[in-house]
Amino acid sequence: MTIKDIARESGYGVTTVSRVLNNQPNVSEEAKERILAVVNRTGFRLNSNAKRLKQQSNSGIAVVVKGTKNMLFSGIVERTQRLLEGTGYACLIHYVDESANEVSEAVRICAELRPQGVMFLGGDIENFQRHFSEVPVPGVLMTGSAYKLGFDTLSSVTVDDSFAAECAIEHLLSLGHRRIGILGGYTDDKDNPAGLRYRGCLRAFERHRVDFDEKRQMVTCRYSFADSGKAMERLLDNMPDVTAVFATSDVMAIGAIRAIRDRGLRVPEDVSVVGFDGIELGDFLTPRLATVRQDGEAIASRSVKLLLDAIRGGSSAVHEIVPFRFTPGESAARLRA
Amino acid sequence: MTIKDIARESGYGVTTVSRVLNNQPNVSEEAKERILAVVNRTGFRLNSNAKRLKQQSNSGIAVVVKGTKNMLFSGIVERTQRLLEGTGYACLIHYVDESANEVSEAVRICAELRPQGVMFLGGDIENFQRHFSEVPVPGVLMTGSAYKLGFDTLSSVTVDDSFAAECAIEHLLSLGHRRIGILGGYTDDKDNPAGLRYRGCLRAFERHRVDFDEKRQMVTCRYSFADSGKAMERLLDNMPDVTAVFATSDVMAIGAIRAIRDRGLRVPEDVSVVGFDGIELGDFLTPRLATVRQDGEAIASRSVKLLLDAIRGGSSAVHEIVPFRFTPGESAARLRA
DNA sequence: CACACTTTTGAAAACGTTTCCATTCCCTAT
DNA sequence: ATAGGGAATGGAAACGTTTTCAAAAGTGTG
Repeated sequence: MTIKDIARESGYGVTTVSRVLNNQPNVSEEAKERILAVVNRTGFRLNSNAKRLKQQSNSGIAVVVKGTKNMLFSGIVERTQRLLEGTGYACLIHYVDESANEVSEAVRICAELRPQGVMFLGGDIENFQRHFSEVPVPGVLMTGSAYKLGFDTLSSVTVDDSFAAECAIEHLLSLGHRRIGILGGYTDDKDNPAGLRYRGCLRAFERHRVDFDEKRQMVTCRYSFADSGKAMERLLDNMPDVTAVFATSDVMAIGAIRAIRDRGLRVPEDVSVVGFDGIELGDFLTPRLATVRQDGEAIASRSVKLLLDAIRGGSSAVHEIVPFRFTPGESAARLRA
Repeated sequence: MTIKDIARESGYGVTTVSRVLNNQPNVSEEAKERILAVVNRTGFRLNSNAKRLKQQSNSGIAVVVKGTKNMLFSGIVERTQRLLEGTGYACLIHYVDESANEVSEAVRICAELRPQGVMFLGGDIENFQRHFSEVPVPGVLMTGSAYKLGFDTLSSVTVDDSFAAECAIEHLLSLGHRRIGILGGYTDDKDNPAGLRYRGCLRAFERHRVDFDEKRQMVTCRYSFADSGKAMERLLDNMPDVTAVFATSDVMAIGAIRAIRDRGLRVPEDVSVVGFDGIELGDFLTPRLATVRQDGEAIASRSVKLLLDAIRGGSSAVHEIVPFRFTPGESAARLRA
């Protein structure tokens, strides 16, 4: 069942059928009607491979996601997919390993699928530095700034990670905490969210003239319950007098709370915990998680908008900051004398 | 940059180049070497659209997932993707709305993408009954049994939902609970996991001659923290003397625990809670969640195996049961006098 | 050296679209 | 009446592969 069959059945030529099926102008009402009748009757659908071959592109947008377990990301992926549904672009989701180089993967995906654009969820600035120039289509980095990279086809949408982290620390300081531990991502590259958040923390400490010993008070870990639990144990070993912890993601915060309790300490009575991300789950935990809420919906919708603009208009890269909101929660309480 | 360019550059014909690129026999070592040299130098990749057009198929497997927030599913999706990586089949992930008809979606996807097979995650038996005959390729239903449907191209892999639920209830009964509430999915179709689990519960009650009033003790809800919280509130209204709750998924259990605590009750001292699924998160909560642990990894690997067998061998449908393991946890405790 | 057989090779025909271009038709303004 | 112009239509050439088929080049064997 091909377009030729439809042409024959309807008494028109393939060109006209193609036009009808693609909503192109210069087709009479009658032709449209008769052709659509046949199409509906037979349930015919264009062969997308032939279509793409001819059009030299997969009219889709690749979404490269680092890790499947990130609950903030699941929401963003879902929202992105929903937003793309109306546009005629297909949403091609690719999960890559957390340790993988997502940009190289994107290069591979582009070579294979020829999407119109690429969205990155959870990217590492350094990988972009090295490989993004090989990505032949516009891209958007979500939850991370590509401002300093200066590629004119790579936009980005993110919260102000540094300031958001600063607010989280400010909150703990305002509650009287002075011995604060940090559970963070790898900060080798200072312009990654992890690095930015860490710098925000340092700024808050400096402003309030609170001593902070990186070696003792900062532990890095991966984005996982188990790994952050282990990291928290190290942190407790390093500073047994810790009274508050800032975990740079909610998932880490949850792992940390588990580890704190396994030491026989209470949250928040003995140790306060603040997370980052604002996943829905946080409000269902006991204690409810104090966290920095990112608006995943806004991140998704702005990113999609930026990418579509870039695809259609060929406009240059835009770097957007979306608002965050610090949400106090039961997990962070005033320091007790 | 096409295969013709490679042919010209290497001094061979397109046929030979095609053979080399597809690892086909009857190519001299020299040809292979010289052609690969050019390919590597230029970074050439076959145009997959042309390839698929010619081969009349997208050598990929569509994975249709109901809902993005299901943490058990995320693990299965990840595992499935990983397993597919080695096989040469692409993993085409499609999230559909929880209220959508996933089988109709699959029909649409097949028409458009022509995958070699379809995997369903979180399917509804009734949807299959009505539309699966239109799916032109083999399928596997994951976490649900298609045994009774009798399609010979639809396999399935699942735990024994009914028995697993029975075990969960048995556990609560053995702890002395008699006034047990159930938080479940919609059970209109009795052969869906939700229905099967419910029937398992009823069997346990009957065996132990424990009264059970469906109207009062059973509340249905969607797979979400918030909705299950609301459902739990209704359940508490219906039976203020409830001492234990079986939530037919961990996510529901988490929502339920929140609602119970918001009433000023404690878990497990006042109300015990048992979940279902065994998501990693459960062990990081306080109290640790008692749950029925499904082996997502096994479900993924068996499903992939079955589907690939069906694609390659054209073998008939297989319905597999994978083991589950009831995991006692702090959230379910002995009834206190 | 001729013969059959196997391996290696390439020309050309698909695959199902889109799109360029040419054609036909009908209307309007001269 | 006739030229000019727009709208509707279709023929045929792409798009970049795979695959069929036939030919050429080796490789033993009698």
